Amino acid sequence: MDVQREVKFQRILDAAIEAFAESGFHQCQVNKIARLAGVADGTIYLYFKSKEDILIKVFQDRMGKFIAGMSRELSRCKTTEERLETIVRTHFSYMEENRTIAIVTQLELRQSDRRVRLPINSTVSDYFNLIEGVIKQGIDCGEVPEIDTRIARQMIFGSLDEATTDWVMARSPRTLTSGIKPMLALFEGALRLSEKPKL
Amino acid sequence: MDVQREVKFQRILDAAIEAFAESGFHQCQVNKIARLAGVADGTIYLYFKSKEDILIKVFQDRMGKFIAGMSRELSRCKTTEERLETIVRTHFSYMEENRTIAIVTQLELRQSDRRVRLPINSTVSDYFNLIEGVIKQGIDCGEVPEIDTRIARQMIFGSLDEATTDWVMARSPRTLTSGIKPMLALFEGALRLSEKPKL
Amino acid sequence: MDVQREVKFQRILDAAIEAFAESGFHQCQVNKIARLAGVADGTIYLYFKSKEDILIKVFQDRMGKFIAGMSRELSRCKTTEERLETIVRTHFSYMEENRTIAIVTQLELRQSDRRVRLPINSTVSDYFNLIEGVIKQGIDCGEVPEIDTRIARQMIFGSLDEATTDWVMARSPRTLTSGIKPMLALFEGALRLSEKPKL
Amino acid sequence: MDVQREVKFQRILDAAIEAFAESGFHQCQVNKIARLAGVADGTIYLYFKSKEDILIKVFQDRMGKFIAGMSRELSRCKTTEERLETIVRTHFSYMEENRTIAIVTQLELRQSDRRVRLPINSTVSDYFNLIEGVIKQGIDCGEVPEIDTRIARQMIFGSLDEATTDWVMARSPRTLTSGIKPMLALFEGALRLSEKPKL
DNA sequence: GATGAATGAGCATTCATTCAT
DNA sequence: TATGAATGAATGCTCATTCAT
Repeated sequence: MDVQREVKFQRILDAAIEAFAESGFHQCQVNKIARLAGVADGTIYLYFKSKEDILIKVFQDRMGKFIAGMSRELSRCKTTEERLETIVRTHFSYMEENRTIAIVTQLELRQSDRRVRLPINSTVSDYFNLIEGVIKQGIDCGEVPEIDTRIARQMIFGSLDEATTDWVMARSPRTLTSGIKPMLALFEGALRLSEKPKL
Repeated sequence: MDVQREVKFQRILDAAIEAFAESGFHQCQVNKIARLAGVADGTIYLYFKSKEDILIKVFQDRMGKFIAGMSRELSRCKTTEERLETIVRTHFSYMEENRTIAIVTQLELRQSDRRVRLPINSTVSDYFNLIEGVIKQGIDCGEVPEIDTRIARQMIFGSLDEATTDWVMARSPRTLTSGIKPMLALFEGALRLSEKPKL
Repeated sequence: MDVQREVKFQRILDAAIEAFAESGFHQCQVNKIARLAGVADGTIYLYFKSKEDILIKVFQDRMGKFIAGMSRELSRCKTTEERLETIVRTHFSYMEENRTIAIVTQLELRQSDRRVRLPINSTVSDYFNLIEGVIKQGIDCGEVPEIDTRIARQMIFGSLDEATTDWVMARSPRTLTSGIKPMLALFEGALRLSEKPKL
Repeated sequence: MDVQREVKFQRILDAAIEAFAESGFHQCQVNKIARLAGVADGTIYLYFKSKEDILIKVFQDRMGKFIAGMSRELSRCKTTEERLETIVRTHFSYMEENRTIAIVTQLELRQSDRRVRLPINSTVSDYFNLIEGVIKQGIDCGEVPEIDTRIARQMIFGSLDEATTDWVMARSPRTLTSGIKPMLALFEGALRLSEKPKL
């Protein structure tokens, strides 16, 4: 039954996130993931090609859902301001609510190994496109001046990513979500959203 | 003689940067670094505690010099605008001129291993302090409104970092330095530098 | 129904011969045999105790039939010369006509594993007895001088076996059957068949 | 020092022969060979590419020496009869005196794996050439009739090989060397050595 | 009987590090 | 100091076999 398969797949994914977050990708043994998932070592390989493949699928599955969710929320927004707020809020909230995923995303996934990096990039690109889409839309509406969307996206994603990494690494007392408003203010300034629209 | 020692230390560092950039930190064998540096395997361990220690020292040495250089340049600046421009220009120029170091910095150093991350953080902190210092100075002078310096720093560093990673990974036809001006414009907007100073 | 069982048993045996000949015993996975035989992995174990057991049964079944056939032919022969000719011809012809079986027999079966070697030996012994019987008969009839039948058998079997292995490994352009007459001539000389019987 | 290296190489070879003879190639763990040789596991790999490579080198080294020795002895012989006697005697004596090598040669080396078979074949070919050379010489001298040297070689080698395997497997009470004379008699008959030379 | 998903034992090999020279 | 041969810990993955259905 396909539902059974999906359930077990998710169980292994959950176990892997927990294991990676705790021990780090390289330190973590496949055997540990299996134990956490309550399956035999060999069973892992009925669902994943390799240990690297688990990491890749963790990202594709969780980030895929995250991006889909954000995309849905964005479609309900009217203005660029609302859209930016959605991006920052969704990003920070998701990470804060899913600390283990955040750890994997911000630390474990920054693997130099090409076999991991390449498959992950295509998922990351989806997020990039989402952000760049919001900027383009802003430019088209006249809410945002004609700027380089790629560089604007690098600023937005880079800022969110750096703030998240900071939070993950610092176990900062400050919450991540407390940064939503100030970060948003910076973005609005950068994109000149607060300035009077040109008549 | 201490000069002799420093020369060999730097030779190993150079070899390591080349080796890490080419093969990746995990793939690269200590033996390869030794060969490139023209020393025996064992000699490495007269200069470094471990393979991880090489990575750490690579960062501390090169980033240390980079930060010192930037610090010197910043001390010559008069305005926040000049200082921001110095940060962006120095960051992008340095990375563009030192691609192998950029590869190590942006990809190989993003190791999850705590033994690597922690010692590196203190060097990174120096950079963070530099950036936050510029922001604080701007606030003190009234050039920049009262904002959260930590979040502003996350935005500035995150943006520069992300742009650099993009450039390293994409082997983008666009040069990194071509992004200096547009990125600076975003920062000035974010920090409301272009707005009239409140009287 | 027992016929059904026998049919499936033979189907697995055929699949195994093909699989072993193609991939080699150790390389070949049970799962491949199952696929070739059109049954599930588990079904194999309703017919065979283990992978080794398949190899053993392949040999016992095919060699058993081969030996039975040769035995039948030998019973029709009148002279030692005819009997020797029957042995050489039957051996070479059978192998040439059943190349995959020859591959399994000459290469895959030469496994060092005791669990395989011992059960196979009893089947091989039947062949040895057949050959030694022919020699004894020759001695009894006075066609062959009083020689050590064991050593004579070693010579005859060893020669046929080596020629077959040569042919299997070399994919020699020369056919195996082209060696019947010259090999027979050697055997007749060795057993002094061509010499005048002692009065 | 190169002598040191050769000594350790031979020590590992000796350990491997003992280990293979005792447990069989597949059963035997590299770790066991290392223990017997008194070196660390990793040291094995400074001398051999892989476990298979050990097996190959065992054969090439020991058989190489065996063939060289036989070649030397053969060069001292005057007649084909002497040469045949040398082959049979040397083959049987060597195997009887080196039972563990015989076990490895007759049982463990009959690996179906191509990676093992191919490199071994070239050494075996040397032996084949030696035997075929003796036959050719016999034909040239008129001592042996014009026969197919390849098939004659198959008979000689096959017979010796089979007798050796029999002895190795049977732990026969009969010694291998007791077969020298009867086997030689068969060869002489096969090659018509005992018959009057054609005038 | 037949299935095939699940099991889990088993091991060659690498490579950072050491230390006798 | 420098060397580089030797060390030995450490583990992902395969695949023959089982057993619930």
